[in-house]
Amino acid sequence: MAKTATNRRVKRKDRILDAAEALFAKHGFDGVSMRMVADMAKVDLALASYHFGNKRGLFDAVLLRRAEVLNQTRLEALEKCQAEAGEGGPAVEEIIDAFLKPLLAHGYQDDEGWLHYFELIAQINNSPEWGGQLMTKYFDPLVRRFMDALKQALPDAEPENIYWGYHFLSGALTLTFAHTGRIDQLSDGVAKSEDMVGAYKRMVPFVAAGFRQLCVPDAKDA
Amino acid sequence: MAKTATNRRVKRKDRILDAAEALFAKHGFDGVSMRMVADMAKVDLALASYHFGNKRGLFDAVLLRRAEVLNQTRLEALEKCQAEAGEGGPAVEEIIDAFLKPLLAHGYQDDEGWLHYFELIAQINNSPEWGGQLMTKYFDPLVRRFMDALKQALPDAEPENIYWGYHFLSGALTLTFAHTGRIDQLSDGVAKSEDMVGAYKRMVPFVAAGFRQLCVPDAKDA
DNA sequence: ATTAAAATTCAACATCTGTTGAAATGTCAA
DNA sequence: TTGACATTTCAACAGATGTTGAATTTTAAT
Repeated sequence: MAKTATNRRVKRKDRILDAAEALFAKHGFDGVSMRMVADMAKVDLALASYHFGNKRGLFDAVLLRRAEVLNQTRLEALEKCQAEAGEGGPAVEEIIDAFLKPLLAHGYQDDEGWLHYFELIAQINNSPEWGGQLMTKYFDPLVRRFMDALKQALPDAEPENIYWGYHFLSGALTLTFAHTGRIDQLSDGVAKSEDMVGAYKRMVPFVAAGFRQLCVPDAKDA
Repeated sequence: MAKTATNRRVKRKDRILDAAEALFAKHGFDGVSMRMVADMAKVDLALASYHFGNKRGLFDAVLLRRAEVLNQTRLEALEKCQAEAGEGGPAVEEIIDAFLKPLLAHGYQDDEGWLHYFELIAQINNSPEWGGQLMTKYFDPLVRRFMDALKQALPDAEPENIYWGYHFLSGALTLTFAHTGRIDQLSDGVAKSEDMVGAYKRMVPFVAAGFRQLCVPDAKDA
């Protein structure tokens, strides 16, 4: 019965993580109190501090839990498209696709937790307080591999252009997953922020065309 | 001496706005206390509540102050490039440029307040809590004019593609102004987040090429 | 100088904050 | 059952929170 016991133990810990994930996503780190988390998780107030040390420890645990999964899935997608490509490596579109597709698989419709997680990442990515440090910590090792692939696919581009291109991609991507509902209002319902498939299908050609344009010599000096 | 008196009165009110702007930009609404604002503005705690009603009123006042200026400058830039263009209206690049250039004029180097303001907008734009409501309230009337211009410049594009294109632009733009320092770390200093001119010069062709690609029939169904 | 209004200060409030020891309960092997 | 260890609960703490009513000062016109 060790298994059941372990399960029950982990259940509470994960309920805390799920609640914290949802609340941090909506209100940010400072907009959430330990009592809010405990209430939503239906758990005693002191339990979160016991399991994660303190509020910041809980925050980091929320971030780390899915970052490991996402990085692994993205790495597999990149290696797969590199294996399928010929000697010169995959094209820009294929690299972008390998970067974006895993998000779709995780976040689409069925898994509320992943949607909350992406909302949280969107906020962190755009926070002067957390953005630089945390995004670097959790995602840069993987992102650097994508940068290398892009440099190979665009050998004429200056590296600085590649970095800015990724920066634009990162901003477009995280805002899309922030689910603020703004595009719904701006477009009077023509475009829907829940339509992740539609966003994905447009983001790949949009970003790939942008990257290619950045390789045109002196495009930025026009 | 009415002028000096008025000046001194407004001085304190504006010191509060400046302090709140800087603090909200770094820590978000919930990460800032009225006492932090009062201390930074070197003003009594109760004064901010007196002038702005409550914390939320202060927040709104910070947002409104520069939104009015920015919307006006952007509108002038759009109308100018429309006046200079021929019968068919300005090209995509010119419209994007009219949207981005005012940010450069305001935020570049000299004015700390504008830089704080853009950091704040970046956070709000990506917040599920505030993003949809506040961005719509303060910027959509103007943005709709840019959407109309883009529809005219890209008559073959489905409107939904235009809206998604703007969404990607908005994400890329706000992350660039968030100044998280991440691009510095990712690129090992090759790209610098303070280099707003460099970001601007690359964002225009990047985004314009993306918009054009979204007009290619079935580009999104590739 | 008088006066009324605006601006500013002061002190206090009820409530919420994160954290932590001590006690209680549950788990599981010996 | 015993004993150890992990988990959970309970109660309380010291400090921070937004807001407000009353008192004080400043302003600007009479």
